Amino acid sequence: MLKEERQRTILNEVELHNRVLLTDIAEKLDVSIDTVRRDVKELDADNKLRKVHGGAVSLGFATYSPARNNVYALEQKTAIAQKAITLIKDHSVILIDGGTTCLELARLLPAERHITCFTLSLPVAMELLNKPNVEAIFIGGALSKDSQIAIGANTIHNLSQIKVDYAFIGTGYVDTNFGLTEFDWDIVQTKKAVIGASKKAILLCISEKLNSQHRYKTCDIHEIDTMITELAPSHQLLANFKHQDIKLL
Amino acid sequence: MLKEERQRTILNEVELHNRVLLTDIAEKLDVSIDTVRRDVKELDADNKLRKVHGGAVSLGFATYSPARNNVYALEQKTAIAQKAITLIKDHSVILIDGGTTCLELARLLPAERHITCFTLSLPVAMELLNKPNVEAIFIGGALSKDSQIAIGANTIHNLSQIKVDYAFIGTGYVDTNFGLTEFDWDIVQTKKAVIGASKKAILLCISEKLNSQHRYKTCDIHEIDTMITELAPSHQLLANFKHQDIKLL
DNA sequence: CAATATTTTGCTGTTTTTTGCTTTTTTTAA
DNA sequence: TTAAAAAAAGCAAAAAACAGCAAAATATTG
Repeated sequence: MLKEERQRTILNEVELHNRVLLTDIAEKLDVSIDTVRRDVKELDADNKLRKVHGGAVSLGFATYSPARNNVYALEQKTAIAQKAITLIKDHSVILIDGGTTCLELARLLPAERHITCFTLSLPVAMELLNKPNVEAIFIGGALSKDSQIAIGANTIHNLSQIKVDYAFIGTGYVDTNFGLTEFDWDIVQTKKAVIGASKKAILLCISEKLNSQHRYKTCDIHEIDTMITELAPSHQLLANFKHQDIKLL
Repeated sequence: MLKEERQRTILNEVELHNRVLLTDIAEKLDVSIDTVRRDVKELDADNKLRKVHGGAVSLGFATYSPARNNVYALEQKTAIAQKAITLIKDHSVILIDGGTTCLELARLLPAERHITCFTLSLPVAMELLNKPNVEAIFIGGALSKDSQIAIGANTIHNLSQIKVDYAFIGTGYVDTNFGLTEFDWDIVQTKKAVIGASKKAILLCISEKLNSQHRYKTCDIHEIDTMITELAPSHQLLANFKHQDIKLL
């Protein structure tokens, strides 16, 4: 049997069933497992499939890469995510909220970090699937079309059942006097539940949002343990927040 | 024997069987293997076939690339999804499983259809967000990295709380005797719960998977209400299933 | 037609590729 | 943590490819 034939068969099997075991293939094709392993390694190098321990999975299943061309203020959000990552210790249990800043955090999470991570954001969840050492759990519920997160009574109930070490949250608006506010009532209810489900809430927020407010209130500023912006904690713009009972990073 | 005649024979053999061994050709034409090798080398240079170690393969065979939209057997899956859509009525409550065929169903769901749709697949959920008239609800739980769906005890418990009109499910393997089987134990448990959470289970399955099996069993074939393949219900390959207590579409 | 040039073919020895096996290291699961 | 499974590394035998050569077949030319 030609090598090409074998590799074609393997590819076919992988596409068909999404995943295969090397041992199954070896038996089916009547070749040694080493040969199959080498074939799969080649196919992986050619990006025809993805090799995993003990077998192979199809690309459609293993990869998800949304084009993130038009993320507003990506540079700042990346900087914030980098700072946030320093707070995440191995074996901690965290919760990541929705929004582009939190998504950036999920994306930049080091592959070697071992954590348990809850989320109610679909894009964040997709991103977490790429992290080999993250145990990802989705908080189920009705899905909000524009914010791409789970909301509603069921979500809030599910959140009431857990208590994580840290919750990384975003906000639409933040102000020293008015606290965290949002445009949307449902989102506020959900964020309240997120804060309630965590020992400490860490706010990720680009400086442009500082000193702004909207109609529905999520929480007071002192309910936030740490606020992370792209600015140095000593920066002028953060002066107002210095006097609050809140850490800056 | 003329060189041209030989090369014509080689080409024929390759077209017919997609592959050919140099030794076989040499014996068949009663010439030395070097001659065959030189012939094949020439044909390769003329782009009539592709020379590989030990033989040759046809061009169509060699240029196979799964990168064509990354979905295996997309055409068949689209056909299946189209049929499945005819079963979905306005104001019904449905559940969509994971897998590429189910994802295709979600993708092709008409924008004007008003339904409530549960799912435990992240890609399906993402797709449903684009449907203005679909109320999407994600069944939460631990996320499986390979299959991109929620699995585990929490997921199964959440599923036990609902009863939808139709569940559209996929399967790794299906056989008239062994029923629906899977590669993965956790997936089987989840699929069982999905079937339990629906009044009727509708199986979406490309014909290539018919009469195949693996080690863990999801359910018997008669627990499926309707099976949809890309073939006409009268097709030869479905003869076995005709005698089962199952509708074909 | 004959002499010569060119192409084709098979053979030889050498190099490269492929494959299965063994041992060691790494990963995974209990 | 330990035990089992899988991956990696190295090795050797077998198969295939390659390069060069010479004989045979074919074509060319005067």
